[in-house]
Amino acid sequence: MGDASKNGFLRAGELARLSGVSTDTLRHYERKGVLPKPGRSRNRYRQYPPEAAKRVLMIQRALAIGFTLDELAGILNVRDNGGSPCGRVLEIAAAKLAALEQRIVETIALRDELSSILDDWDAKLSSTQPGGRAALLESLTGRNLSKARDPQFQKSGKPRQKHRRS
Amino acid sequence: MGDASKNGFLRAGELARLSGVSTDTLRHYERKGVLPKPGRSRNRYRQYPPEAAKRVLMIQRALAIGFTLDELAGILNVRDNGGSPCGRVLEIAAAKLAALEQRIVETIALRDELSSILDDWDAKLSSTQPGGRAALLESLTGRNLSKARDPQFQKSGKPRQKHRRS
DNA sequence: CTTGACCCTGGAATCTATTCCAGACCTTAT
DNA sequence: ATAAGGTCTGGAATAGATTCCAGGGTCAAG
Repeated sequence: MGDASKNGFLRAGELARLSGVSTDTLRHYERKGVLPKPGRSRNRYRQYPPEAAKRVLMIQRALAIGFTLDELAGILNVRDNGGSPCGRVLEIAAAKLAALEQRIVETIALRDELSSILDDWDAKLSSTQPGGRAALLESLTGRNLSKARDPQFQKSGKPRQKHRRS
Repeated sequence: MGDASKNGFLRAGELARLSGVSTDTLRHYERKGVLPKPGRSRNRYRQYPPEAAKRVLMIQRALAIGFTLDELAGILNVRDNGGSPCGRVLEIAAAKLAALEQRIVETIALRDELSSILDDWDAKLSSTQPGGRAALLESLTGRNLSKARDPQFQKSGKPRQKHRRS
């Protein structure tokens, strides 16, 4: 059967397949508060209303844009209670956009950097005895790599290391 | 005093300041095997040779490029023992480059997407009563967002969820 | 001696989305 | 009934680099 409990409701696995995520992920969304807790049938199985599929889809979109499950939870909770967090949504989205822009610039710089490094290396390596050391990594030290660290959003600033209090 | 124990050696804090990382990070690098274990003075304080600064710099560069501490550890260990892992380095670097290229494309697509979404939203919001709901998030559902998920390297493919064995 | 500023250790926490786990129940077809 | 397959739960694991923590030495100046 495809529709679960003969009503128009979906069971976890069905919604999962339908929206391309795992049931674990669905439960996770629920835990995180981005997916409203569905009703339960007598056997305690979740009964998702068909709209849930759209909701999951929206969540995925928002995640792809760069929203965080927690941010989303905050927004959606307000909204599901009749509020209109659109201002907040816009605000966050704008920040995400800015972050993306910056990330693009940094990543491109990194790409160019790495690309040129590889050219160097190819050259060095071909003019080096097989088994010899071309000191590829060393050549990095001299380079003027932009401080762009790549890994996702990294808190900018100098290295902290909080003071001990004891 | 600037030079620690009057010899040309650096203490943890000094190397840290010098290379712009925290002492915790230095210890981490050591644990991970990318920073050779320095000698110790009588008081068991680390004594870093001045070259260590270059090494840390190199590590940072390599990280920025997309190397992983573990990858680096493998490479550097071979190297510090007289080996010449340049082939391997080149191999990894090339892979990183490809990954970067792809990430750039994806991120740009995402940026454009988000940018156009924001245009929509701005319009919608300005034609909505203050305090009213513009249903911004909903509008995501209809969009044809490229499947590009953003978060760093994500294992591609459909949702797994391994079979229970019990 | 006391203070403040470093240093040491090993292990745990952070962040985030997703997955994995074990033990146990429900349902349906054979 | 019995096995297969879906579902339930809460908590732990994953990845990666960095940070935080507590408890405890070391050292120079006041």
